Amino acid sequence: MAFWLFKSEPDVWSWDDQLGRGEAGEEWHGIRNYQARNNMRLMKVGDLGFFYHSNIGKEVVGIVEVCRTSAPDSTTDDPRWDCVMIRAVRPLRKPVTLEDCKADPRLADMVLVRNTRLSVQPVTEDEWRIVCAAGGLADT
DNA sequence: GCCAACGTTGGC
DNA sequence: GCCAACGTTGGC
Repeated sequence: MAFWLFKSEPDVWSWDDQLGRGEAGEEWHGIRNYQARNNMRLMKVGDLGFFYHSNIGKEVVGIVEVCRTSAPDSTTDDPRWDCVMIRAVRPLRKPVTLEDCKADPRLADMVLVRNTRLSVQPVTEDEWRIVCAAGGLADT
C-alpha cells in the first residue's frame, strides 16, 4: 500500500466535483508531465491519496482511493499519456494548508513543500499519518 | 499579475 | 548532447 497526493485547481476540478462522482470515481486525465505520469503508473488499486487544492485554498481537503490502475488517457490520442482513476473516500475534518505543512519540521521533505510544481506526488507513510492527524482524522 | 522553478523543445 | 529559448505551474 502506497500513499500519494493529487493536485487540482478547484476551478477546474474540485473536491466537491470528485465527491459528486461517488463510487464510480473519475479518470485523473490531463496529466502531461512524465514524473507525474510515472507516479501514476506505480499506483495500485487500493492505494490512498490526498486531494489537494492548488492556487485557491492551497490545502489538502480530502482522501481518495485509486480504483483503476493506469490506462490510456481518454482525452488524448497521444500514447505517451495515461492515467489512473480515483474515487473520493472522505473529506478531512479540517483542511491542512500548505502553510501548515511548511510550518511542521517533520514535513520539510514533503514533495508538496519541496517541489511545488509536481502535480502527482508520492507521500511517505509518516507524512501520511502526520497530515491525517492534522486534518482531524485519527486513522487511515 | 508577477516571477521563480522547472520541464520541454529545437538549433547547433 | 548541450544549452538557449520558451511555455507552464503555482505560490505569493
